[in-house]
Amino acid sequence: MGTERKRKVSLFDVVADPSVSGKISKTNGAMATGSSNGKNDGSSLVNRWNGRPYSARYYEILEKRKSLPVWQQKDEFLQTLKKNQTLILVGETGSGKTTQIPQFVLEAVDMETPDKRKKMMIACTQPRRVAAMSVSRRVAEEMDVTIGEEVGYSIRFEDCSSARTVLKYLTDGMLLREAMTDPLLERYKVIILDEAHERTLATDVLFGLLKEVLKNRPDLKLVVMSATLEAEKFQNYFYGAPLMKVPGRLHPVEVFYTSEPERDYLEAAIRTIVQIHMLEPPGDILVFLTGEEEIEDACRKINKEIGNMGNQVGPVKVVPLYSSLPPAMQQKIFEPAPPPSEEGGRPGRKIVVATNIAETSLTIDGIVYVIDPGFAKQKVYNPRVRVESLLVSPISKASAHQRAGRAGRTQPGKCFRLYTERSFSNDLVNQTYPEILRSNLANTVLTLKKLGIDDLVHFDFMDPPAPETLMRALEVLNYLGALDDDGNLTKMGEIMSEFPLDPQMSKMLVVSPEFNCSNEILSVSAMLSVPNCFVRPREAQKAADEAKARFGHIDGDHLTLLNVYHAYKQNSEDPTWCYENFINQRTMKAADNVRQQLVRIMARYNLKLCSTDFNSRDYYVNIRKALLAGYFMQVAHLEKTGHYLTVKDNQVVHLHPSTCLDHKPEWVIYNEYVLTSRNFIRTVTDVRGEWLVDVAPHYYDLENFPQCEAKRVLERLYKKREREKEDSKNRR
DNA sequence: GAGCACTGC
Repeated sequence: MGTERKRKVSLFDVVADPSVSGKISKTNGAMATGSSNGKNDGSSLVNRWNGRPYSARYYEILEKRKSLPVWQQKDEFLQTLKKNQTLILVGETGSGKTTQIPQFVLEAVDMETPDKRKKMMIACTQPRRVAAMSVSRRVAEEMDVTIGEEVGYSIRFEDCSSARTVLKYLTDGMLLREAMTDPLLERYKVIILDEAHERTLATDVLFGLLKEVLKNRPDLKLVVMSATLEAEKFQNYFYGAPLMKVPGRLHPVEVFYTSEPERDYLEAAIRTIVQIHMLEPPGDILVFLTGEEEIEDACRKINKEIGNMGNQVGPVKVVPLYSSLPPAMQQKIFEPAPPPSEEGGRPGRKIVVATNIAETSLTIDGIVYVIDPGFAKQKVYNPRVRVESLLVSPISKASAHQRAGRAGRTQPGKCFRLYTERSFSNDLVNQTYPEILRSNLANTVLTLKKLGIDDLVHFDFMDPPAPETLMRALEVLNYLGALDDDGNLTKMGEIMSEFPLDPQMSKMLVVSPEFNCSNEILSVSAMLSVPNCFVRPREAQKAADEAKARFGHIDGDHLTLLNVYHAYKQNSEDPTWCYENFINQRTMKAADNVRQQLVRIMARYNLKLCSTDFNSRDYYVNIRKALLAGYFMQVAHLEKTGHYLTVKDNQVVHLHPSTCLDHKPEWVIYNEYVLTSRNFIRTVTDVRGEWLVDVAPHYYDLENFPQCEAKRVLERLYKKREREKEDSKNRR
């Protein structure tokens, strides 16, 4: 029996709630009158941002704000900021740093800049769009101003800010985009990088970039905000910048480990759920698993097991949670636990079975028990074969800590780790490897080049990527013509960097007018940029497969996606049509959105929008050639043995079972390489060998080609080409 | 004959 074997070991580090709030209310009283900033704390009746009198709600919220832990250190923070260019602030969940610190900064900047004509904006970055949006809304409310006016946000597809905006929340990726046109970020006086511990690719690039910018702009200030782990690392990186710690506000969480390793974490998780449900007091359960299929499977098993127990236990509501779930289904996590099945019966319980999405992106109040098997799907990159793939791997200590914290948001909780304490300390790494060390950097390198960073080897990364990864990225960009042989950005590279896409796709778009099919390539690119549009419900798999087959194009999956997009538009984007054809309408809307953005970028660079006549034999041929113009490095050749080998890398790959191809073409281009039960290539289209040597002769240069079957075929193709040239010469 | 961890431009 699991729980009996589990051993209680330690208390989660917590701040006892009552003592903190007690201290805070006292300090605040003194601050409001005693501090030099006191007059800004609400004693004035007029809102200086819009000249209107404060609403009653403003004062109401102000009282609550003042009880947040950060308010206790407001003066300390402002003084440290005044004396330093860079400041690190660490604070756990519940400290109020994300909403309050930017307001403190704004107040300080406003006082130091009496000349109101001078622009002084503050940026606060977030790794996720929803956070940027919801936090800015909250702060606008706290400041008693209209969202989009003095306080705004900026995310892809939506800029909710104006000329009046002084405080802007934006995604880290968005700030990076802004830097491409405004390299010194001159519109900002203070930049706050929030959730820096998450180490997203964009945040890591911003780190290095801002370090440079700060040298050139002594008037600019930087605040790095992070959860506690690794704070010293940040401090060292930013030349020993002062570090401030703010307590969080979480209830204590008791952590339990198993006494022996678990062989099957899914089985162990279900066993633990059943035990909690039988033995523990009321409170909802959150279980972390790795993916959609596993979660759906687990939900069925949990319902079955608990169903079998009949009336001896209370009713349960089992709720799956993962990102591809429609928003309406995701909302179910906020529904209350079911009532007892009969009056006076045992209380009900909600059981949320979630991916990592519940670790950072979504918080569910009312969770008292967390079950952590210790695994997550994580991206890994192998530069040798240029393959990014998802692997189920052990989480980090920081992740385990974050997961446990999910149990203590509303009351004291318990976290059951389905691994041993020894395994926790010996096997788990402290911190998840930053994304920059796990990614293909072709796009990042292109961005850095556009930002004017020429010497990548000496660029000050907090964690420098492997030289091989950088070399690979440079090589790819050189083949695409984005960088010249000296590594300098070309005109082509400059245009490519404007597209929010991978370099291969950008290249394909930029040259698509030359193949007279930019309209179609835009549609294909949009479809490739969104999640899979085909819906395949468990109860209607056959019907869904038949529906998909109706969109199938004999030459491959890229053209099938084009068929879907055209059919969607021809049917006026009708939701019923989508439903009947097993097409995800949300995905199609997203694709349309992406397409519009891409069209705007094409227009900005005078790239012609054009199509080959649909009745022409060349309609699809031109599209396939254009695909090749971007993806010539992702080609596989069918060997005599009957399996595919990727060109140059010579990896054995298989057509993904989802392909619409009913035959095996000699040459195929693929969009993605997925590593699961086998090496698959997914989204595959038939291309002709002759096109390879026409479209990408520099890559299919035989001088620089490993000995293989594909090379011998190419040799014959080159010879054939030469003979044809001779013949036509002789005829003339 | 398999499957989209999670973000972001």
